[in-house]
Amino acid sequence: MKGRDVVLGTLLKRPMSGYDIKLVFEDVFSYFFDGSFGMIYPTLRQLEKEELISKEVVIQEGKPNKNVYSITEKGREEFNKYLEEDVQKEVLCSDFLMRMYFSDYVEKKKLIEWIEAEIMEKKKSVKQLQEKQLVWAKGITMSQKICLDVGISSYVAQIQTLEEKLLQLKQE
Amino acid sequence: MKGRDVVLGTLLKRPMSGYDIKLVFEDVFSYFFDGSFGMIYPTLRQLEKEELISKEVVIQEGKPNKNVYSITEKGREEFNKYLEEDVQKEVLCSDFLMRMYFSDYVEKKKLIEWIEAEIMEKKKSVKQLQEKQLVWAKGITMSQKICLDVGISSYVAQIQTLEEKLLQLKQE
DNA sequence: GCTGACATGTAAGCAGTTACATGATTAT
DNA sequence: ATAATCATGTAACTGCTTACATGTCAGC
Repeated sequence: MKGRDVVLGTLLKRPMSGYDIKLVFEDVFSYFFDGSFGMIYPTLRQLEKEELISKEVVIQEGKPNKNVYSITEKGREEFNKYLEEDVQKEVLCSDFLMRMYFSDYVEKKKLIEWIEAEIMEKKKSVKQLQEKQLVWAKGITMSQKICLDVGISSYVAQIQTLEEKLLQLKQE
Repeated sequence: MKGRDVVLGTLLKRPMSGYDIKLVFEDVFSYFFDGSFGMIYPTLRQLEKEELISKEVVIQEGKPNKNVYSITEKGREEFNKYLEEDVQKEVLCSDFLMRMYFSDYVEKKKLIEWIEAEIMEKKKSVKQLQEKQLVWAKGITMSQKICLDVGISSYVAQIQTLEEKLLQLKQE
C-alpha cells in the first residue's frame, strides 16, 4: 500500500480536491495511515500525468479555487491492481514500547509518567473512534465498522493492561 | 526515536556486532520496530565516526571475523538525550485496515479471505510473544514484560473482534 | 487586528529500504 | 550438493516529511 493507492481509492467515493483528501485522511484513516499535503499534492500531479485521474478547476465564491480530481476508468483499473496484491504486513513503530524496553535506565518516576501519558493518549483515541461510530452510524458499511471496532478493542485492551501494570508499579 | 537511538540503546546491554544487533531487533523489537542490515551497518559506521561507540575486531574460529562495538561515555550521554525527548506518537500503518475500508469494492469472498488471513497472522504473533514470555521468564524486567503484555492483549482483542465480525459476515 | 479555516504548491532533505556483492562454515 | 547460518558492506533508489511560500475570507 502506497500513498498513491490510498489517494486513488479515496477518489472512488466522489471527486475531491487535495484539501478534501487530507480531511478524509484525518477523519477516517488517521489511526492506521498518515498522509501529508507534501505527499498528496505531488501524488495528484503524478496521477493526473498518468491519466489515472482528471482535473477540473472549480471556481468558488468566498473561497479559493479548487482543483477537483475525478478517477478515470484507467484509474479504477490501477486501483483494482492494488486490491489484487498480497496484503502487506502491518507496521507498528512505537516509541512508547521502545522506552518501556529501555526503562531500566530511567527512574521509576519517569517510567510512571510515560505510562500515565500513554494511557491518556489511548483513552483520547478510543473516545475519538467512538465519536466516529456515532457520527457515521448511518451510511457506514460493515467493513468500515470493522476498522473502527478493531481499533477500539485494541486500544481498550492496551489501556487495561497498562492500568494493571501501573497499579503494580505503584504498589512495589 | 530513530534507528541510531535504538542501536545505541541496544549496545548498553553488552558489546555487539551489527549481526548481533539484527538478531536482537528480530527477537525483541520486531513487533514495534523494524531495522534492516542496510540501516544497521551504515549507522554503526556513523556512530563510530562520532565516537559514540568504539570498534574492536574479534577474530573467530570457524566463523567470519566480527566487528564488535561498545558504547562510549559520549554514547551514553547521547542515549540519555533521547530518553529526555518527548515520547513520539505511535505510528501504525495497516494495509489490512485499509482494505477493510475499501472492501465495498471487492467480493464478500475476498473480504472473508482477508479477515481469515489476518486472524491467522495475529494468532501467530500472539504465540510468538507468549513463547518469549516463557523463554525470558527469568531475567526479564517489569517494563520489558509490559512490552510483551501490551502486545499480547492488543492482538488478543483484535482477534476476538475479527472473529465476531467473521461470524456475522458468514451468517448474512 | 488576528486567528483559523480554506486552498495549493515546491524544494531540499532524510531515514531508511532493496538489491546486490562476497565468502566461510555447518548441517542435511 | 545445497541450504542455512554467520558475517559485512555499498549504492541506488524511494517515498515520504519538513519547511517554506502565498493568498483569501470569516469570525471573534
